[in-house]
Amino acid sequence: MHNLKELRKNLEHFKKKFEERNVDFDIIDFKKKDTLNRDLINKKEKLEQEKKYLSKSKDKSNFEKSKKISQEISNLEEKQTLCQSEIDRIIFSLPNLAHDDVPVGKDEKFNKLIKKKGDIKKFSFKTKSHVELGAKNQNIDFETSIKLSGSRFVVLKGKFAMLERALINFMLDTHINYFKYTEISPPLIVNEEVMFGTGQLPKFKDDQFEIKFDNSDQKKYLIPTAEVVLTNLVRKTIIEKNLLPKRFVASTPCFRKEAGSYGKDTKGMIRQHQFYKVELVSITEPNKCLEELERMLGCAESILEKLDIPYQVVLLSSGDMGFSAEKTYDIEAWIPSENKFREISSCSSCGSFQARRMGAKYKSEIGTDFVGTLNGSGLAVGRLMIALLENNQNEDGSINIPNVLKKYMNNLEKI
RNA sequence: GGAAGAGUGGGUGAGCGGUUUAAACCAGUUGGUUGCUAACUAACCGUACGAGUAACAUCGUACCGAGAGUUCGAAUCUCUCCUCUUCCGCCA
Repeated sequence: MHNLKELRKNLEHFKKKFEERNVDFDIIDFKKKDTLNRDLINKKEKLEQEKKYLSKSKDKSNFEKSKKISQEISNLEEKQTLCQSEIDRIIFSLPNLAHDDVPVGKDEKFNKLIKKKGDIKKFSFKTKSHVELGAKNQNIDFETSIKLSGSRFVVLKGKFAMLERALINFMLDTHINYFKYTEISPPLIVNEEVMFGTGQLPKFKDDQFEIKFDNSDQKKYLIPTAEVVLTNLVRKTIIEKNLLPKRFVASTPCFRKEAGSYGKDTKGMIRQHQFYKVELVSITEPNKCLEELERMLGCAESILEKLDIPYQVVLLSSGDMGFSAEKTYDIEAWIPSENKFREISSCSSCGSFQARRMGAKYKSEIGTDFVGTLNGSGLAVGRLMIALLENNQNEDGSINIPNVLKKYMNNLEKI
């Protein structure tokens, strides 16, 4: 969310920046509503002032007049509330502004390749996809998951289930012990305000799973990513500057409707309604966001390096970034069966965009101001598993377990 | 799920229809005095929105868990909801 005063002052600039993100911002309409709104507020406040004065006088002859004013106030209030909600509807759905070093462009074609790491292995045999590799002994069992839950779910069995758990524990341990993130075990169901805070609501309602609670019209949602809970840990707080940065890590299931992706990645575990993800979140001073973003990217990269999986890092263009981000790096891992790199992590700086929505501030000598927030996958477990299975396969369909994972896999050499 | 009680500024906590402009205390900030690991003292000390300013300053309005209602007037009365505490029940 943007500072309304800033927006008001630099309408043209904002409009241009929104265009970079494929969002049309109607200046004339906004100006009209904003002017009307302020006019209504002014009128209302004048009447309130008068009413206050009359009621203090305790003069009976004024009671009738005071009543009339009350009536007028509630009329104005109704109009103003309506006007306000129209303005809110607009500004709640405006995305963050792309940072200056973000390439401008309407879609992923304008993303910028930053680096490539690791050697893509040349196999002497015909490689299998993770679906084929998992079909053996039904280790990756889509038949059963369809019976249980429908499409875009999966049942993992035996050593494959263990491998998922091993990857989670390996990543958590790395981020906790080596990069000094604080481990969090958060709720997976959150309320509406929390979803608003990180920007999932109101604009992306259709992507979320809403939970129905009995005897309550209060809405709850399954988290689409731990970013939502971890970032909102500082919601409505004022943090002492010397306690920043705060760094949180959690492994949670993530739930997504994947609306609008019908027919996309229908085979295998690439795109699921439910998947595990290890998520990193940093709360910093706003002017240290970009510095922290580089650090976070490094933390996420280190996982792939330790597992020896080839990957590339891409700087997203203005049109390809998520709603709350000002700058985003995607890490893409090599997937042999598709003969291409696939997104396995997304690390974003959100500046103070989310903090403003959450009411998260910090206190320094100068005063209080909104914090900066960052989030990044470190990494998406399902996709990491795909990458690991496919990159480490042998001709007989077995999978070599990388050294760093062995202690999490009962010291197995392969599965 | 049942019963009872409670939600007031960063914290403690008064007020229970109109000089409350939300007391007082603690914490915090800034200055002063004495002094030496502190004490005393004065002022300041919330958030949002609006007006105002180059930016401060300043001014206005609202905010006592949330929302609605009663009233000329609501922190105070009524209703609904939320949260917390205690007890009982159920449960991993």
